[in-house]
Amino acid sequence: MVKKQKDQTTEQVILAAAKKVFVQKGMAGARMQDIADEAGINKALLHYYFRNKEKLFEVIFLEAAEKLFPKINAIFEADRPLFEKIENFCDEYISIVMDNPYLPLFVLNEINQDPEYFLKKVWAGKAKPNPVKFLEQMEKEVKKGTIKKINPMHLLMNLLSMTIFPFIAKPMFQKNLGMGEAQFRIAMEERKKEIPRFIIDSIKK
Amino acid sequence: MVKKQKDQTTEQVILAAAKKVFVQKGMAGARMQDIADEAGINKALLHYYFRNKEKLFEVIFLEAAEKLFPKINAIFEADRPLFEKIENFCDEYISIVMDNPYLPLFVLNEINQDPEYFLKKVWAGKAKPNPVKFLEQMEKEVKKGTIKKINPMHLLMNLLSMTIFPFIAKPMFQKNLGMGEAQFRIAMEERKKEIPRFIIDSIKK
DNA sequence: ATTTTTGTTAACCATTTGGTTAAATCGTAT
DNA sequence: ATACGATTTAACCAAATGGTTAACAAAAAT
Repeated sequence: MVKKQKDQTTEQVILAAAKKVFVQKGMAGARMQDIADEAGINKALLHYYFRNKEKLFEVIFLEAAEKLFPKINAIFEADRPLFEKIENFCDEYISIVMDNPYLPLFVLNEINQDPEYFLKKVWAGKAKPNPVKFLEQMEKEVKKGTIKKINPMHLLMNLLSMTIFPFIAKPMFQKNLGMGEAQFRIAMEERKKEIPRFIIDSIKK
Repeated sequence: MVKKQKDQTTEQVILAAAKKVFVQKGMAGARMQDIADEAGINKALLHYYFRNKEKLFEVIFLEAAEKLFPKINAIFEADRPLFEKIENFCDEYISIVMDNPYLPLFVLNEINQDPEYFLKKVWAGKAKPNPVKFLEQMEKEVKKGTIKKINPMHLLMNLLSMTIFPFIAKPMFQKNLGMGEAQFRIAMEERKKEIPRFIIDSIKK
């Protein structure tokens, strides 16, 4: 049960409980009763603060999405040398996700189950990622001759894959490689440097 | 609705329908009625063939897992040069997953929601992946001086990430990069060669 | 042909689940 | 104190959902 800290408002307690339950069980698997129990409150109180399950879910989901996507967008927008961008991205993104290791799977799973909802709710007015700048920067570097010829789309996929996937497959990696929580954290910490090195080694001439 | 082809047994029709519904909605979100409708049969008939939802799910889930994991295991076991292993893995694995693009997310998601179930059911008697051989092979190559010094665990994570993640983030990539179904297939087809090249460029001396 | 087994269905049942209501409690301004 | 709005709860409700039953149809065995 989520302990109600002093100065924590009931709404915050509910949100914390809802996040925990939704992220673990997903929209469909989550029970309003579970969330109420987790928050240590009556089920009716949930509906007092958030009209219904859908509304509550939306708050949690959007918060999660807002935590994950803007940072990805930033690697397109930033006005920095390519290699530096890559290094910054890995460092910052892994830091973010390490504090919320289950968010990526949660978000991607819900997107998968209803892509339209996501498209409408998350990328409605917000800045839909625009890869053009990143693409151009790649082209420029290729022409300058600083990096090998590579399809920017694949490079982007590689970068995102190596950064995010280990968190999505976390339980699998842990079970299979016999990693505990601490070892996993260490490994992810290492990847902040490992991934950029791996990428740069691959594309630099 | 799943059309009942001539010579398709009812059980197969049910399994096809169940797979479709389970993979799209997950265990919790799937409704027995949906599966029945999809299969074009009565709901009671589901329980005639498969005692209950859990049993039916187990069949689908295990089938999915069996399709995804043995191939991963093979890259550890195979007795081939490292670079060749990597090339083979990407080629074969992407081929498998292209025929079932939604399986990885489905399986990883369910594992995440109940890792113990997975551990017990899938890796019960079956060959639990054993990374030792792969690790040794890496060490050998490093000592031979054919590749750079790299932590095998990270290399493994990189390989699996780049191969699998694009399918997990498929809707996201499609929406964001404006890819249709065909373009996505083309991109994945490219990755069969792109990923090995990317990796080998990175680690070869 | 008829009995028996297998496959299939409509109707039904019990439980779960999201959501509502009306009463009670708490905090606070008067 | 007391009135009043905000907060919280117990009890309740209707719909959805997994599962069962008993009857019926089709196929196979006798």
